[in-house]
Amino acid sequence: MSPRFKDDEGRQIKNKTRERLLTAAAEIFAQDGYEKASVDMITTNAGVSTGTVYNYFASKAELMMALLEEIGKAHCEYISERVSQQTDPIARVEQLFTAGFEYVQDHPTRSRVLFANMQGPITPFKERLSEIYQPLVPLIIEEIIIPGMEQKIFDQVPPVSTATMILTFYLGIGSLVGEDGRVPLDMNEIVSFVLRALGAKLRK
Amino acid sequence: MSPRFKDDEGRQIKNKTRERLLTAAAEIFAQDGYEKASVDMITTNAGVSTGTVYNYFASKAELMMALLEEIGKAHCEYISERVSQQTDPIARVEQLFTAGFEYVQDHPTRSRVLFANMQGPITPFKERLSEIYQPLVPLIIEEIIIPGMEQKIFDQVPPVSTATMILTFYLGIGSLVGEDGRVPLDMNEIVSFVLRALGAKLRK
Amino acid sequence: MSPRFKDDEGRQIKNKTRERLLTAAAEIFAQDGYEKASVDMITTNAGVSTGTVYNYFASKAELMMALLEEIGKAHCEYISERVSQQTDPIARVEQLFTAGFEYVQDHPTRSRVLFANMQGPITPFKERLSEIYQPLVPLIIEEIIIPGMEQKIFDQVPPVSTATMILTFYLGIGSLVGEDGRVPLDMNEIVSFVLRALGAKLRK
Amino acid sequence: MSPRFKDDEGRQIKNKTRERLLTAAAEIFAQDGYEKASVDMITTNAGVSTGTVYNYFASKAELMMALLEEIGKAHCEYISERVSQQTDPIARVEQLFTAGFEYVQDHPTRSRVLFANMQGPITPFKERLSEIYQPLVPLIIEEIIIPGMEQKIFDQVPPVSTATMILTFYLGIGSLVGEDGRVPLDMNEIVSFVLRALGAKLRK
DNA sequence: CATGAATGAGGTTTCATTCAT
DNA sequence: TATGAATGAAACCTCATTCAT
Repeated sequence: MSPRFKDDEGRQIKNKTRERLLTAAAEIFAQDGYEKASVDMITTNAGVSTGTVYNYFASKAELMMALLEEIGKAHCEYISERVSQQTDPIARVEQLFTAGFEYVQDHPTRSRVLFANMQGPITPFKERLSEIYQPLVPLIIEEIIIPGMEQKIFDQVPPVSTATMILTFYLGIGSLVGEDGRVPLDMNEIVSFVLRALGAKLRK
Repeated sequence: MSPRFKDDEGRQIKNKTRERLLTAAAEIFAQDGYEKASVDMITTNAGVSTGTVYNYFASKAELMMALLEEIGKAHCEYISERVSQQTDPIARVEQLFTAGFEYVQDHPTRSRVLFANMQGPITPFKERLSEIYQPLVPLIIEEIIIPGMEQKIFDQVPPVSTATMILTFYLGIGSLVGEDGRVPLDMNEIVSFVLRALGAKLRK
Repeated sequence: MSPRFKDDEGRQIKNKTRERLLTAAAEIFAQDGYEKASVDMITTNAGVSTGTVYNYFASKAELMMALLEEIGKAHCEYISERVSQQTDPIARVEQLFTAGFEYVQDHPTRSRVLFANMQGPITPFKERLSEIYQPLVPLIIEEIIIPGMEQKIFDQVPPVSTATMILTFYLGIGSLVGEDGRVPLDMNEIVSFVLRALGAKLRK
Repeated sequence: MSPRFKDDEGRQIKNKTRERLLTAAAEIFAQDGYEKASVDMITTNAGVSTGTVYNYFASKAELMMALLEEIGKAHCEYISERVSQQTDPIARVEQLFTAGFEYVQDHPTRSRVLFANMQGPITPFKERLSEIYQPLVPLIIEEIIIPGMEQKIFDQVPPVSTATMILTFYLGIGSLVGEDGRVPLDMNEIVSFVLRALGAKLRK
């Protein structure tokens, strides 16, 4: 929760204040939403004074934007990495979901901010998140759908729209997480649902 | 609050103001979201003066609540009706999606309000919508999943969680609709995706 | 509390609505004060509709003015009458207070309106009440102080200022009455205090 | 809220804004009463902008409360001090009134706020003032009535209720002060009235 | 006379942002 | 960089008053 990048000697690499602001902002935005959250609540939560935030971010909106960027990218990277570690398309589908929700459970606060703004009413946030999550579509296509179809594990499905639907499904499930980061559905059933939708021939 | 007189064709001729307020509110909320939308924007849009809204709704929040209630219930009823008109489980799945998105295309503004608040940051709205859409879960279970499994059309799947996932998927897709009410995915592919997820043996 | 003047055959003499408005207004003004009380609260309390009040009173302020006039005059008349029934100056002092507070106990609501506005922040009300209560000063002078001094029952005191002080004291005590109309002081002690202030030679 | 730095002469040099707000508020409240006075009138009068008042007081009501507290306490302290400087019970009665009204004449604006709210329609203000003035009752009892009775200067009177009546009389007189701070009664006559009410054996 | 929906000015309060220290 | 008092526009909501029915 506090700065996690350290240099060789263990010193925290600068911008401690910026990190604290982002963390504090995540908490407040998660609790109250963008509009209801006030800059003062965030600065108080971060233990700095009102004006400080403007030394790091041009405005409240830019603060949120930076936060979404940070969270979204970390989320995507985490997923990509874990998916790519697998070679089997089916195992990759499993990783897509387990890794995704592991991240959510490890960062419940930040995830709430993410999912609330993904479909929320503020267009710039929505659009930015859309852009950030866009790389997952080719990932799903190239590392899951295409290999799966080539290996005859999956049915022949339209790759782009299927990938989009899987991502949509994934994000839809994400919106169901509670304040504790828990998903109210069994992970096996979620994965099975998607695998069936891909026409997977299960060998188990 | 006041008696509703009906004219010859049974249309309501009183409470015109209330209806205009709801319609105007839908437009403004769709455009700007709940927080950014101001009561004055709504009343101006409705062609009435500031105070009028408070003759019909206790507060801005209650106005939104009434709007969500109206839209959500109409949406659910429309879907239920259309699904129940079919007898074949597969046809019912088709209806679930085509009816759902027909409604969205016919009422793009109201639908945007719906989907933006379904996962948005304002808990009371979210919770109310959750309640309103809850009846769709038993509908999917009893009219689609159970009959489909009994008729050996679908695989054996866990009914409750599968229904929840279908609904989640459905609402996730709903969030993708643009301002024009268009869904950026082919309806056939959406239906196929879900049917596969149900393990449907297609006879075509 | 309802119209108390009846004609020979017992029919209520007109202006029933006006009376109900005044009574309702007294209750609301007593509870909430002039500014916080709303015209709608009063009309609802009176069982009439919003606009009706303007058929009887030019404005909210005029309604209050009429109410203060009615109450103030009734109060003064009641006191004058009872004081004049006595002949002994000491008995008259007793009557001044007992009659005064009898009235208060019989009309606690109206009295609260009276006393709250007597020293309140709204100048027109204050001034009108001042005028209404002014006749009590000559009453006290001519029926109590002068005869008492002539009969050597009281000391020689400056009549006008003493009368003013007695009235001031009386009204000050009035402000102490609670919602139930009760005065938190013993009536005998109040009267004794004033009689001593007049230098009364008690013969009892 | 923030530390109060004092300059060489001990005057507070911080919190100038808070003081200006209180002074401005006193003027506006004195003129228009609590309800009719607007926060904007007060801030304009204080030469600050609208929002500033909320940096110092939680609400308009709290601003008034703070003002009443400040004035009431100063008033009571001023009186107590002056009364205690005397030793003779009769001189103390004189001081009670002369000191009291000296304060009123020196702070006519603030006093008007005080007296208008002491019997006004707003219960929290009334109750707070009641509490603030309560210490004067034991003062009157212990420093005036009891010693006076012990020294046979006064008649035997019930101490508590007599003190209450003197205070009531005092505050009633206070309500008579005009905008200029003048009392429309001769101070000697007021004091004589009260001394007689105490059965004082005047030695003059 | 009675009704009550509509009006719209005006009130209190919030809060993102600035800037002198 | 950090501070936090000050700013002032804008928000929601109230309510005395009007007027067509």
